Amino acid sequence: MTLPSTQPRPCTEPNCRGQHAPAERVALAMSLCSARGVQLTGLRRQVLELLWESGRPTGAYELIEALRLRGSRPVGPPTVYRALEFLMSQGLVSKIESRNAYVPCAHPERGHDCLFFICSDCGASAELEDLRVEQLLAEDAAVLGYRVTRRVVEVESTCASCIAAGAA
Amino acid sequence: MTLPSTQPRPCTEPNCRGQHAPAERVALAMSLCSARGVQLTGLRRQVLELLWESGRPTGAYELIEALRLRGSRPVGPPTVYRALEFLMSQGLVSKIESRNAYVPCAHPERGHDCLFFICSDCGASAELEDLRVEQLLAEDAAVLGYRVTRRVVEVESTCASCIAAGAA
DNA sequence: AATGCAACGTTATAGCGTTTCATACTCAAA
DNA sequence: TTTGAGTATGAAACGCTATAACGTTGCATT
Repeated sequence: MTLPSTQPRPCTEPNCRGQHAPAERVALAMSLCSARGVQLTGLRRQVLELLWESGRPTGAYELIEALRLRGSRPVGPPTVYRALEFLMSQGLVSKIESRNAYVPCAHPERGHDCLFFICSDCGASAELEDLRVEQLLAEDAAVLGYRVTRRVVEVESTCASCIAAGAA
Repeated sequence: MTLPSTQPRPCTEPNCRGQHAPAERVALAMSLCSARGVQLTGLRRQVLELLWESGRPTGAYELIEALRLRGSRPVGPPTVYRALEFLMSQGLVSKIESRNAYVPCAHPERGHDCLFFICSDCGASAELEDLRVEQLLAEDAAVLGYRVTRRVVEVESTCASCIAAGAA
């Protein structure tokens, strides 16, 4: 069995953040939703913005608080969960299962469940696409007779800067 | 970069269950704990037994209920969570993050975080060891400058018998 | 106006996990 | 054998995460 030769490709390059500010990410999401005939409403847009601005996996109740602080009138848990559900259905957001938290997704036009690397120290997360891993998991599933519907790959790690800080 | 040639190896072969009944699994765990100088107490042993008997990822509160039914005097959440924490620290149990549930681990003597395949229909789970996946994740982490501390790989799937049942 | 539909609001509650503090057991040293 | 340290368990209350159930708003269509 040969592996796909594709190399892993970061969905969010560390240096990519400045070039694609939250506002730009949201603009992309809006055009994408418009093209798909679904509505990125005010609330949904705000939630997505907050996630891009946060820079780390963020919980639903943190989002509720952030919305309140931002001045929009207070919303209950179901409201935020519905917004998150919509955003996930459009590939704009992923849930980090090991943290009960949510991250914005850099490339909603691709259908993948990406790999996530999460720093145990500072909470920063990086999103990566690796077709080789997807391929292997599909193979393993096939051996077991299973058909894959969704992948959860979350690698708890220590990020470079926290390693450096710890070694100091 | 070359991959390890090792093929994936199931930790719990489907047909392996009869040969290694829960009691046998627990006996193995006891000798392992004894060798490590840690105590597999009555409560911890019962929790492990229940997980082996369950055959699918089982929640903490289900375990509390199962313990009650089994006749041992009722325990509170912290008690069960402490037992689970101990069992996880010894590699005897893993948490399925995407389900907030726990499964017994077939090969506690190996240090791995295994891969889990979970059937969305019937809830059955299979545990697999695949060094190739571990290798790729380590590589990807290295590219990002991250150091891996724990892997969460949970593949939501449909199992063979549920595929067959659905096709009928 | 009447209808239908998608999104959102509100209350309550289910489910998962932790904090806190008290109690009991185990085992070794005095 | 007692004392004391370390480890394991018990019990009440609480906090966080998520959903159920039901109602409302707003807008488009007829």
